[in-house]
Amino acid sequence: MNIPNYLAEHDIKPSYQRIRIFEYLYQKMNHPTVDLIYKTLAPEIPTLSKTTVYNTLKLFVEKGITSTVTIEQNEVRYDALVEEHGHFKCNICGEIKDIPLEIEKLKISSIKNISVEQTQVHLIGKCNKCLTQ
Amino acid sequence: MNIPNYLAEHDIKPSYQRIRIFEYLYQKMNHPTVDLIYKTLAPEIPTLSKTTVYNTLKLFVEKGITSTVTIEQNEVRYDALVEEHGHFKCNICGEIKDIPLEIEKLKISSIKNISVEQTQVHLIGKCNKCLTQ
DNA sequence: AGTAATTTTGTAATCATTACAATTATATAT
DNA sequence: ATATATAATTGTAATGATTACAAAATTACT
Repeated sequence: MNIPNYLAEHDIKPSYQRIRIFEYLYQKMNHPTVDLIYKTLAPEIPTLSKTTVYNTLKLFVEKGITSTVTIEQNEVRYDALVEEHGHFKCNICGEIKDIPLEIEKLKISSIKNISVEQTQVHLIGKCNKCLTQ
Repeated sequence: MNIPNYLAEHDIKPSYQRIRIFEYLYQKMNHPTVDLIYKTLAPEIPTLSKTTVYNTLKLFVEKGITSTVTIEQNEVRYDALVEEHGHFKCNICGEIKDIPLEIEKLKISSIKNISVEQTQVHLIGKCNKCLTQ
């Protein structure tokens, strides 16, 4: 994946900060909060401002190359995977994993005549690692 | 439903404020925010404090008679329906409806050996009313 | 190079929520 | 019934995430 090209294809000028922030999202795939992105990149980009992280993620979401995950209140997380999928959060280690969703299984037959534009599925529990130790 | 008894059965002393707050949740079933509960009840209970609304809802959740719904960041909503179910939010009128969930259909086969304790399903789109006008 | 447009930055403002201590109300024991 | 202990409610201040905004820096265009 050529990140500058990918940004440009989505109508986003590939500034240095934008490239680094998207690179972080895409390589780690760890559903970070704004604060984690900022704390990780700030030592490498000394001038980085948290406002830039907010601005950039907002732009990424508008342009459709990033999605948000809000499982717990008070912490919005970001995901470079934008195809529809679900999330599993381990409430011991805190890790969030992407899970495939068979959306058609979710089709709710009991509400008629609604148009569903977005589907959020969040499972919360204990992951294999935390269960076995 | 006798609310004082219901609270007492769940180990909650039925104070006046608690009764009124649960009554609001249970009768309206409108998935209110703390602010909406406060603004609605404050004129009728002049001494009511927003902290009491927060404290009370926190207690209700701990005791298992209320659940939280976090669809959008920055607004936690509360629901007197605690059996597992999903939510549909209309992004035009903002209304949130409970929807039945066939949870077993959601069983994710691709992640093995996890223990799922909670399932959140949120659909977002346009409701019938907003679609037809 | 010179000007305009865009991006980044830092600070201040906002808003939901929590912490905390004082007051009020309720329950218990005498 | 009164005193005392316990619990609930309240108001204010603190916290923390996010947004608003204007200045500075960078980039694009002529």
